[in-house]
Amino acid sequence: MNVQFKMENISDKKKAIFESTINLITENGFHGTPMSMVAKNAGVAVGTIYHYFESKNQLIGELHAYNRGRVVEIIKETIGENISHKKTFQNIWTNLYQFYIENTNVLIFFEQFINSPYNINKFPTHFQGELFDFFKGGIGKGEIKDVKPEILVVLTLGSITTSAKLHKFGSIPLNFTDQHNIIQILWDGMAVNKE
Amino acid sequence: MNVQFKMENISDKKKAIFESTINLITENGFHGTPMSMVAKNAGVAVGTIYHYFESKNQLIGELHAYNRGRVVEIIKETIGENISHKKTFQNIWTNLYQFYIENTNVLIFFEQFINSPYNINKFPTHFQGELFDFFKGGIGKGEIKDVKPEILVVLTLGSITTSAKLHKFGSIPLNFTDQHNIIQILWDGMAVNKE
Amino acid sequence: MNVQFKMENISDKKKAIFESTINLITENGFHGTPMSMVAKNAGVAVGTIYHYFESKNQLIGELHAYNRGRVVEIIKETIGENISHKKTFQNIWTNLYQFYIENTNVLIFFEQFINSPYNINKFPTHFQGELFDFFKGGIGKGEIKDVKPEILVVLTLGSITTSAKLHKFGSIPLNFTDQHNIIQILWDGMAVNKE
Amino acid sequence: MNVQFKMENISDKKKAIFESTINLITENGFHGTPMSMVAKNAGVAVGTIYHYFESKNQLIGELHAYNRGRVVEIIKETIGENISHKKTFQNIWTNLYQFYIENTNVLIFFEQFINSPYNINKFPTHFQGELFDFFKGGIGKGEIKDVKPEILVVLTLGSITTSAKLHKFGSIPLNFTDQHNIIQILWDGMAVNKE
DNA sequence: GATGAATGAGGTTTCATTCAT
DNA sequence: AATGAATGAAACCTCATTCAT
Repeated sequence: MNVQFKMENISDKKKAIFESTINLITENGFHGTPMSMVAKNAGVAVGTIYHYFESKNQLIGELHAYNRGRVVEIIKETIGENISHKKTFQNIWTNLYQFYIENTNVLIFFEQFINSPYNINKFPTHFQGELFDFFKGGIGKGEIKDVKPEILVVLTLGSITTSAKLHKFGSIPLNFTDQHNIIQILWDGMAVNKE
Repeated sequence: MNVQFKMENISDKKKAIFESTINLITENGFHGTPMSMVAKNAGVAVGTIYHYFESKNQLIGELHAYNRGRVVEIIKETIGENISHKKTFQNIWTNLYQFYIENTNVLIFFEQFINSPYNINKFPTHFQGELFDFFKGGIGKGEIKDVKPEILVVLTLGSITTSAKLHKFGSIPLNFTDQHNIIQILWDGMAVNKE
Repeated sequence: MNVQFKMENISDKKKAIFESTINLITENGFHGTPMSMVAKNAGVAVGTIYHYFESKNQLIGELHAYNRGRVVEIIKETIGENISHKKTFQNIWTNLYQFYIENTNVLIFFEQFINSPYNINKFPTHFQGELFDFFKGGIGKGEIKDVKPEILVVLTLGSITTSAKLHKFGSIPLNFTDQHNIIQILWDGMAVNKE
Repeated sequence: MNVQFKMENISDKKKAIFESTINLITENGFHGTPMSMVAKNAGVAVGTIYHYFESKNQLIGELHAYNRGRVVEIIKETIGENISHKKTFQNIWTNLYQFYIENTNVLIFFEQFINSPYNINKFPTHFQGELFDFFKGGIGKGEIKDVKPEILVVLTLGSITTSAKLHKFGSIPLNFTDQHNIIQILWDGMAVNKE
């Protein structure tokens, strides 16, 4: 597996720093989160952070890599289940959505990170590859309309992230039926109408 | 009309400051854009910015309000055309998409703004209202599936913004056919199948 | 007479600027009183102040000179009345005290001015000369104890200014009897006990 | 004892900052003393000041509290000696006067502080309480004239501070005899004439 | 005379980073 | 490994002064 690293291998201090950093950055933004605040929140001294991370840049970069890995892992595992395309699509949507409403700070962090001086690559290509291949396969088997796979990735990810933000910040949460409806609409639009 | 304010009524200096600010923030982020940089880029002295805006906070707030107004205006005008729901939906998608690929900095600015300490309201409800009513109308007339209108807003906005970012930052741009396909997929999924 | 200038000869604008300046400085201090604030409070434009005064330094300097003149005038007039030393002393105390409780901002302004970079001469010698001569005369005539006249000046001015501040800022105001008592105590101490 | 804090318990850096601040402010005023100047004079970096004090406001506030404490201490100790009222009065006058001519910068600092935006309470009530009680006691025992104790406080403090300033800034210093004369005059005026 | 937009030096404060302990 | 006092560049913002109108 090419996952960058697992939390299990990380020291408690480093874990606490990671946790503090993403929470504080999500709350206050990069600029609103000085290293001293991270240190205090993580219960360590400022200097200690610099034992584990070369710089603030690096800390944020590693935090990003770690969470990117979590999402990629979810997609991979879901796709790897080898069931029907429709069912797999449903699972991808549900699993990612579930992850993002349980970890909204990760989603917020991603969006802040993408357009920040901390990021070098501008587009969140990190989990496009897997989805891309999945949709390409579906098109190849004639189950999904013959359009650019990128389009399908866009529709899927765009709806998941926007829904998760709606769930978190909107006035009404999306219930099970709502999620089902979204998936249905997308699949109805993407799938080849067989009869 | 209740548009906040028009660029025509704004002094040249203020316009230059606005323009510089959104470009620089899109490029470097809020933190990476000191007032001195805005001033230099706009060809004015730092003090001049403070003649027009109380603080960096206020400058960014007004910039947001102004651009939010532009987007709302597009949606309103498109919806106001009073044509079939399908055609209106196509136009909304195309017009917003067109606006965002021509003004990607506005899109990036919005995403940076939403999750920043500069923002007070967390969710971008600013152009939900108009779209919401449009979809509700379509559901009422039996042309659109009977689901929560929020879902349709999410699908629409999520696909537009993600597509615009793909177009800007992705390896391949979306052509006319691709746009058409996305719209088709969404409408196929959302519309009530009449026959 | 060597009074610097009279208010009568001053234009309305200049008068308004003077009035605003002393009030605002008394309230907010020199640093807390920008020229823009003076302008606004006086109902004139910033540039207008610079028609009447070369700089903030000069404005404050003239303000000081003007008010110093007012106090000197009071002392001179009181001393010029040519009555008994005791009565003159009483009048000096009462008149100055009266002036300072009616114009506490002048007193506050003096104290702020004395120890400020705006002041060149450190000690408030401006009204020492007249009082000095008065006490010297009293000593010469054997009515006042033979001590350094400076001492008597100190006792007089120190009690007046401290009383005026007590009256303004203290919890209880000094009534007529209190004033009388202070004057009595001072004169009892200073006067030669004749019998 | 309820003394606020002692210099002994303060770090060397903080001490140096305190010392620099009072000297520079006395010389140049609040506005004429930027933090960079304090830092340079104290031999520390600007940031270091902010390690010890939250802001310039707080630095000045603490400086005031510390020096107020010194003066209160002198008065308390002098009054606590439990000797005759006359002798105590003489000691108070002499000790405070001595303190102020040895620490004129403290006196100047007080006067600048009192009428500054840094001060919240306008009147220097800080050492009124102790003196007030002392005089009240004297009146109760029939040794001092029955007038408002505030009056006696005013006469005492007014003469001490004005004398100290005369000594520092006047053309001629006040010698031992002069001090004695002032005390004599005040006591003659205040004391009940017993025979 | 009068205005107030424009300037930019300089003020207060923050914060990533270092290093002696 | 861990600490946190110390640093100083750089951020935001103010304000005395100028000058075209």
